[in-house]
Amino acid sequence: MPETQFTAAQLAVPPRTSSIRSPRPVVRSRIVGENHTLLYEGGRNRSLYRVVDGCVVLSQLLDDGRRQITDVLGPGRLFGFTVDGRNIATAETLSVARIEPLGDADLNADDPAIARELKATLHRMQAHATLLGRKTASEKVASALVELARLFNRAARNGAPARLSFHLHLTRADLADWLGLTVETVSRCLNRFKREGLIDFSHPKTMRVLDPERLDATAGFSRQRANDAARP
Amino acid sequence: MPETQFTAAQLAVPPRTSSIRSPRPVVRSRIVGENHTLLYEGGRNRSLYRVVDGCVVLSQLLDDGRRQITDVLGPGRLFGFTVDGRNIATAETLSVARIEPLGDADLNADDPAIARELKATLHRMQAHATLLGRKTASEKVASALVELARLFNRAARNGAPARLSFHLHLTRADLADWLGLTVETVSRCLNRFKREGLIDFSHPKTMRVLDPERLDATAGFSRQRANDAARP
DNA sequence: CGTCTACTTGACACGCATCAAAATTGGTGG
DNA sequence: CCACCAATTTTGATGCGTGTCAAGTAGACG
Repeated sequence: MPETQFTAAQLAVPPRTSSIRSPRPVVRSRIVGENHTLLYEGGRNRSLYRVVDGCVVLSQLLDDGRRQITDVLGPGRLFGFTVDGRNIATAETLSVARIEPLGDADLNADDPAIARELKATLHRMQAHATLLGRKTASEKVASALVELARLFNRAARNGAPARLSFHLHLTRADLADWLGLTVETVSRCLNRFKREGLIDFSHPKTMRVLDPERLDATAGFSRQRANDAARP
Repeated sequence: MPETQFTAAQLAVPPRTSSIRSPRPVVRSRIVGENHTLLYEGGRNRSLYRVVDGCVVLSQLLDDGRRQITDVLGPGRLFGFTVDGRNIATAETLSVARIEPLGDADLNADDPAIARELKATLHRMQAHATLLGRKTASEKVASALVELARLFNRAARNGAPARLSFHLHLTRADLADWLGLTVETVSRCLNRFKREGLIDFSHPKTMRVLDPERLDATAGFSRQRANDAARP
């Protein structure tokens, strides 16, 4: 996995003093890296971040290189939570991303906004566990598309009802590592969906949902939604 | 103290047959149910609980009955977190369990202990996502045994280094739903481990670890541990 | 225009699911 | 204590979905 390493200077953690609640003196949001910039590894980092723009993924590795992407974060989401002062996972950006440091992760423990974010994350993780453990390859890929369309749908700004076109920040390999599949299976599913008229893409990263209802159905979302709270 | 709102209607929908107790005007800690007592369903409940004794599992259902157990909770763990006032998952006890209501889930949002618990839960969920997405059946079952041995190891009380014998609160079906496998595969793995001298059991629920190191190795824990923080 | 990486597509293999049935365990009542 | 029935667990035979291996195509970038 080709990932540009952060230099020591780049990895330097932001000032410990800043807190989420107190207004920060300077705008610290910054543009990070090109594709696949490693932000920190498990256990190495102590700051909380917010994704301002772009896409960040959290992952874990097994001995032999097997990788699991445990979460995909779009604009607004927080990451960098620690347990016993150590980071839970490895974080890296996909494509160009802007992230905003929020200060020491441990100091914010009692912020209600943090608790809310944690619970929302937990919620997503549970839905994803169900996907990983109990869904077929087609359902997994369809679910991922629905999820990513919601995260990265452009045209959410202007009044127009948003043609469901979005930038797939993830590569096929990333998708595979997120969904517990292989690159080939992901590719086959996407192309089958394309043949069947569910989605379309000319460029492999520019997705467009043609038939949202059938895609939702393929994802097997109906009951899970009732089971869940409203998906945020 | 919020009284737990069990109605016959709510309790009448368990995913599997279970004898259900009528609710008692709750005080503090109490003994709940026999096997498989449904505590609440997704979206129905608003209280936080702590597991005092026994075992509680959280799960989600798909349309067609496929079930995923998203977390297995032993003594000390909290559950009942809400997102937008709705519960994240369905909770049920396995075997006899004592749980302790802690009050309205929303009111505790800024308690640092709650944040810590949430982060620990998140941590476990991420490790489990890696298991679900990237481990083989043998690795999954071995991991489960290691995890459950840690949770339910008896003899933790007396000074003795504890023969690794513990009560498997989960049925084979529960294990399967936790690990994303089928009953048959779980059973085959357990019996293979038994033949190979990794574990032993005469009664299907009474497990004993004979060779902790090899079991750990089979679970594929080495690197993941480096990746993780110390496992709590 | 050549090279590199990501993606696609095909042929094949294998791990785990599925189906079926026997063995064991648990619970209940005599 | 034993007889009986339901549920759980085990075991075997077979098949399918997805992984693996391999080759080919398309963009990106010099």
